[in-house]
Amino acid sequence: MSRIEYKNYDRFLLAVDCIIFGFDGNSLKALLIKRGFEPEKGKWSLMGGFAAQDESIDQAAGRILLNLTGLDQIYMEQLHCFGEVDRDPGGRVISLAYFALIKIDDSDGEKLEQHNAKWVDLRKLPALIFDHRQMIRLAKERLQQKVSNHPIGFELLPHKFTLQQLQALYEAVYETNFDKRNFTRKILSLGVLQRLDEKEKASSKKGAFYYVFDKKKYKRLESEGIKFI
Amino acid sequence: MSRIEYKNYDRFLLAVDCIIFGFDGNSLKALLIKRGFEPEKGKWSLMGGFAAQDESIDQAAGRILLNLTGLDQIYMEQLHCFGEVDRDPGGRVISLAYFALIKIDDSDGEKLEQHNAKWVDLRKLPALIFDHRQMIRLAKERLQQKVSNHPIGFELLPHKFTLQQLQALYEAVYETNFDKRNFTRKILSLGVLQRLDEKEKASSKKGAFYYVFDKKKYKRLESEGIKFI
DNA sequence: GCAAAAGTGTTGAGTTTACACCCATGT
DNA sequence: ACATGGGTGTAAACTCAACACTTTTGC
Repeated sequence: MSRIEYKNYDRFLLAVDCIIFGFDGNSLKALLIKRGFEPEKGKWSLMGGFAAQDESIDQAAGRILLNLTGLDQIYMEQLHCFGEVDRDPGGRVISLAYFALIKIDDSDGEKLEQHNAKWVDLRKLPALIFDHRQMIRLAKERLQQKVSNHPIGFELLPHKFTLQQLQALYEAVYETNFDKRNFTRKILSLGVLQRLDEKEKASSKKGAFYYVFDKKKYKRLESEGIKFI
Repeated sequence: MSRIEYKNYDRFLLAVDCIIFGFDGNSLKALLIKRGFEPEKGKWSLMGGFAAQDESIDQAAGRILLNLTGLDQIYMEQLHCFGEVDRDPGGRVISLAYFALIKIDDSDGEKLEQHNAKWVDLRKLPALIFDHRQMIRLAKERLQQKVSNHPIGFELLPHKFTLQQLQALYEAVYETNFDKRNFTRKILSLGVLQRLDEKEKASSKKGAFYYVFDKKKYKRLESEGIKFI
């Protein structure tokens, strides 16, 4: 049981890169940074960092996300491990990609500025270093899958939201349009939304009801992975 | 662009563990080995090995699978990276789990014996080292997902097979039973099966037609991830 | 009073499920 | 001739997609 059993094998640098999604009411965005060190300093990149011996990889991912956004305990999921030999010109680095869903308004603006971070429309990505574009593409596919049978879309919306905002989110994720009546009926039939008495009046004269999200019913559905859309 | 940029970060041993699924006509099986080295020597384990600097992680996974089964170019997919600090008492080892689907009869019996490998019914798993049981559970969930919208179930069957064998496979994967008529109709309606003139006569007097698998149509469906079951 | 977004039902098409009997053949 | 697994059709329930008008209210 000693720690010398495996001494003759190669060791690797282990990076964690975070695909951080947000939704601004219109389009789906990813949080990108201007890379602050070589190689590829100054280029657009995902937020990342290296894992350390004394933390689990999930902890490393959480640390890196906290570092950039100031946010803790947010939805985060391992996406894929990227391990091509030459993926990083700076060395043999294995990258673990994680994707996270955050509410744009919750993030810490100062921290974002410190890292030169910017929310970028997923349909208008700039050139990115290494295989980061591929990571984002894969994350987006995973998000689509996930959203279709888990209620994680709610992670991207403010606490209270209108049906129109929710629909806009789903439309952004799938890059398509839904029929308002069908969408409303389907979502409400799941019974995970709770209507408030309050209305959002900014975007219409009549005003649209706010909804929140019934955590108990949500949890029940989440386990069996109900079909959402 | 030099290779010294990252020198101050921790380095990790990177294991690759393979969840190898097979189907014997009745039940879904995983290929396990009796571990040949410390720690936990002699215990049941997944087949694994360490990644090397000069290979990609996918290559490492392929190498390890080839090593055990003698098989090349088989269906294999990265599952998840396991990175808890204390997952391996022999050291800080990050494990990349891959899952593979093979036809049991294709594998090299001698090689399997050399590794003390055994096909084990998924419903009757022995105690396994480390987090390997969790890996298998996750792989099984992924297999269910995958099989539902990709025609990968065929990877587990012999080249030609009867509808009954195919149904038995799906039933094993989902641990449920399907109605024969509904199953047949649905599968045939996809148009990826081609009926041969030949019949399998071993298990019935009338004989059941063999089918093979139309690769062209399969490829077309695979891309969009058609709904199978 | 009118512009602008909110809210709300129905119908037809297609899909899914449940269900049972005859067929071909080796013995 | 009979036992065994192979092969096939139909009807009811349900789900999904398409479609348009009335309501509210700030200006």
